[in-house]
Amino acid sequence: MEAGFRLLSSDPAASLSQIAEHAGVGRATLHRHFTGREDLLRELALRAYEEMDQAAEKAAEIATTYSDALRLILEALIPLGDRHGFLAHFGFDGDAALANEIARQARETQEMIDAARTEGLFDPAVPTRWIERLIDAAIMTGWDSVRAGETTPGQASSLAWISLINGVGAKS
Amino acid sequence: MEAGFRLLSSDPAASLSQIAEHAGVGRATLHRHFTGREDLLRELALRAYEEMDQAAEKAAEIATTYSDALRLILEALIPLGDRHGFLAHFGFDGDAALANEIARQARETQEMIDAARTEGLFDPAVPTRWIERLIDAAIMTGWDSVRAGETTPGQASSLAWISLINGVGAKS
DNA sequence: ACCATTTGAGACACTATTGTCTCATGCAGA
DNA sequence: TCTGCATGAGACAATAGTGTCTCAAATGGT
Repeated sequence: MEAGFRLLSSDPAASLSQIAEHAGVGRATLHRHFTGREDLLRELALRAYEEMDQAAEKAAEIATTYSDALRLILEALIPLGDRHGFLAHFGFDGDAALANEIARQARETQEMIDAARTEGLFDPAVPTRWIERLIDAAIMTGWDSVRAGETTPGQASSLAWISLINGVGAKS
Repeated sequence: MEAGFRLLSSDPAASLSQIAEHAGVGRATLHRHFTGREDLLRELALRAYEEMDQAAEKAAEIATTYSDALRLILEALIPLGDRHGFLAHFGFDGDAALANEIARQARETQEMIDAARTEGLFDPAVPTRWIERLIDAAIMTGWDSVRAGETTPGQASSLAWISLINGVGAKS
């Protein structure tokens, strides 16, 4: 039922009626499960972050190094764009549990980056926070590229990782 | 008056009342200058793109190479984030003139990228469209970073350019 | 000082969305 | 079959945003 992820990802201004219709249920039923629009958004975001967390964890399992884990996580998250794209269009600042989850994942990402740093993956001169932002940007760029039909998820993952680590400059 | 750029950049859902108040004019006056909300958004977007175009053109004037021009343009656009950030939150698909302007600038960017390519700036294996997306992503990442107070516009520009060309990987 | 134009403020109707409620229908298990 | 429960459909009121209008005040030029 929460596959109404996709509607909000393609049209962030979709009304509850549209969401209900798209989900194949009555609008009243939506209100039976969620207090209101805000609650629905919060719940969807929470589930999206859980899914991302699980996908990341699963991807990291088969990694041999932290650097490899980061690459695999990037690869795992890019295919989720058509379902999680709506996260980019809303500000979820009201909820504590959600803010908590976001902060937790940000912390995990930071730790992963710092761990990969000890493996010599990153330029020591670049701040961790900037790398974190770049990873997010790389994921969203991959999402957009795939959604626009310019690349397959596999191509986008590859381009995103190479761009992140080596940049798009010519090899010296 | 159109300095209400900033309100929509910080709160994309701002109502016309809020915009009018923030601009120090009455709501009725807003309707005297713009047919409606849609018209206002379109006009603001058009002006924003014009400003970006002018800033880019001015930056390119003092460049000696196309590669240098790209770097200077990136540097010139990042400080505009607090005024043009709203562009990321709306879909301007209804208007022909605006779509035209956007397409024109995209074409200019592509030509600039291809020109810089002949100077050996970019890895030939990376598609121009991907580079274009990365530049946009770099600008927005810079915007966010500056807005969050993590970097100055100058630092963000520098980080964005280095990340774009060389990536954030350790120098071999 | 006079006039024309623009403005701010408020009233008003209209719309879309939301949230609540009721009721008949359908389905699953006893 | 009978019962309990969730659902779909629709009615309803409340709200927020929007677009239009009017009128008094102010501004600027003559």
